[in-house]
Amino acid sequence: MAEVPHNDIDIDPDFEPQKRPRSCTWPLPRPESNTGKPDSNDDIIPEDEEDYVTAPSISSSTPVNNVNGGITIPQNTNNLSEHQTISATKEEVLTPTSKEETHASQTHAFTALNGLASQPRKSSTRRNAWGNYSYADLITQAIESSPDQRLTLAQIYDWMVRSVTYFKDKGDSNSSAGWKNSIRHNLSLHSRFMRVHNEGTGKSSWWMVNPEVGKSGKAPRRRAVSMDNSNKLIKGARGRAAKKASLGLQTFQDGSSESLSLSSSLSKWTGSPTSRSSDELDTWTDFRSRTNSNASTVSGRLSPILANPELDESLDDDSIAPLSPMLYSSPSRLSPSTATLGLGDMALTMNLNDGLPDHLMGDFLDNISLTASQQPQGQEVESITNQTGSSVFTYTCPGSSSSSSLVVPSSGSFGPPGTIFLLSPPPSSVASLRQSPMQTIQENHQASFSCLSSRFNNHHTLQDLMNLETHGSQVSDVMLTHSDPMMSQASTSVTLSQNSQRNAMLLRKDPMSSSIRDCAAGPNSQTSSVPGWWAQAGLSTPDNEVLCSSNELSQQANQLLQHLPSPSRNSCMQLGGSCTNSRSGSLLQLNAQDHFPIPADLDLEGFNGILDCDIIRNELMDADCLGLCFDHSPLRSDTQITNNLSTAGGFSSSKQTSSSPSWVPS
DNA sequence: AATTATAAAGTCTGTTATTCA
DNA sequence: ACTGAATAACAGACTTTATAA
Repeated sequence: MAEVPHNDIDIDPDFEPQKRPRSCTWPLPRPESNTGKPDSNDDIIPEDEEDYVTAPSISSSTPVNNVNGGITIPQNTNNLSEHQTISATKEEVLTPTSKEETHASQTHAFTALNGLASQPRKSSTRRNAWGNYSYADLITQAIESSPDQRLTLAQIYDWMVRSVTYFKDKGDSNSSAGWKNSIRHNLSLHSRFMRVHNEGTGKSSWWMVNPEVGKSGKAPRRRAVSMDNSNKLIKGARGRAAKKASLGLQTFQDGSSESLSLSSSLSKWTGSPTSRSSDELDTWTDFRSRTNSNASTVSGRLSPILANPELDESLDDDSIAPLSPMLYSSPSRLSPSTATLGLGDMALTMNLNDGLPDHLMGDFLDNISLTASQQPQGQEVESITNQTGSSVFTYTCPGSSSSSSLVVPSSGSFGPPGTIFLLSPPPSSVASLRQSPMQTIQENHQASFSCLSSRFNNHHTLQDLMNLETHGSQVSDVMLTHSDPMMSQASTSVTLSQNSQRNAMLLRKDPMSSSIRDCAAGPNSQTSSVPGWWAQAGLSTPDNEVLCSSNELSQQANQLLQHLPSPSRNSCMQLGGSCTNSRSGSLLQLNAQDHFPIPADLDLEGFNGILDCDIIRNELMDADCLGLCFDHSPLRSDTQITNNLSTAGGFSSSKQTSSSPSWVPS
């Protein structure tokens, strides 16, 4: 994320105080300070109360983000609109009209907006050089204004520079060191912020706002929190030396107990993090592992969207600045525009990621019409909307009577913003298109391949299956899900554990058809006595490689579907939607048990059992699509899966160092 | 001259501690 | 006592650059 070039001394035209007036709470700069912090001049409160947070990406001059494909992003579909249901004063925050008004509205809006634990700003004067926000507040706002409720450190920097007037001219390296340091410091210090491991190569972690911490009061500082519970072990060992001394212990924990604790803890996290107790949160946030730090990391998660280098580059690209409103907007709020944004984000993401063929996404978007901006919660997604109040949209495919619903969950309720569920499939179609921006690659593979491998014991290789592809009109549904960034692993393991079934995953889109098709099918061969099929499709990967494999697997599954007798196929098209009952479990499942009576004439032998993992592995490798490590055991216990997720991963990235996959591609 | 591998330097990121208001 | 800003020190991860083979 490139910083805004700065060609001048870090002089804030608005504010160059020397000493903090009695009524002013912004800190005095240290005498030796030359890092862009408020410079000393005099004790004058700035007369010019230019808005502190200007959020250029939010300004009315923001271009319309007509992403494409007939999806018109309403102007100012951004932070303004996304928060409008919460507080109209958000706008006031952005465009204060007076000092008093500004501070009042700022305080109110921001507190209301983010549920900040910050105490109301009672002073009418600036608390800091940039306004009444603390660093933590600004960070929170930055994060919450992002579509996915997460930002990298660099993006937070960028947001500061772009959105906070005070920092506008302090983006250069000379003047930014100080406040950037403070940003980092605040991120680390406050338990409000969670660091989510970004497995993108060379990418820094995502920073998210812990929805729970500080919700009902002042957000505790991390240190205070870390002093109890499990961190007692290092309580008395502060400082560098102590830190080093604890390395051994930490290493041990990382290598063993953490996996176990993750496993056990994940089992506790079948629900939304927002519903967790503080103890659980502590437990959860104890899965931290950046360079011996255990302060804030929720490791093992990846956001495929922004972790994608191409997208990151695009984000860094100034030329794409007009898109910033979208990039920083939050579709989490329940507004039509945000839903549209979410879709747009998805489209953008997918396009940028090449995660979805252009024609596919184009068709998809071209054929989407939001016929209901915010319907009552749809029946088909009752399990979701009952808990989340998600927005439901309907999309219709021209030339087809079919329609599906887009479900845009609200933030913090069911999946992070950007989550879109496409449900209510037409009778003749079912599928899922899964967007899980925060799911790790290995998670995807874990969830997909292991499941797939356990589903099918057909004796076809992938190539065989692909060769069987037919070109007739196909129908598929797309389910857009979005795994909780925090809980993608959890959701995976939980899903697996809670449904001792195995998933079939597939994804397919017939380029010749505007409809999306796919249906994954597989016998419920494990435990359920009720014959059932359920499909879980994935389109969530940021990597071409992964998508490649996903497509192949999709095709494979699609071909498997073709093997079904027509009645079965049709039944398969009538999957009912169900969903794991939590934000964390945002991995949506289409459980078709009740809808898929397996016909007696269906020969399950070809599918019953386990698809030799070697087949998939070999085929995938032959396709040169993946750079993965495969766990050798196609079927693992949930504990194993969890452990693998937390350590080596059944399909771990090449970067994984722990554990020892039995097979690693050269 | 081009390629590759390696090391060093620099940068970024993240944590912790301290001081001050 | 607590919060928050400011600052520094430190360390790991990563990137860039220089050098050698």
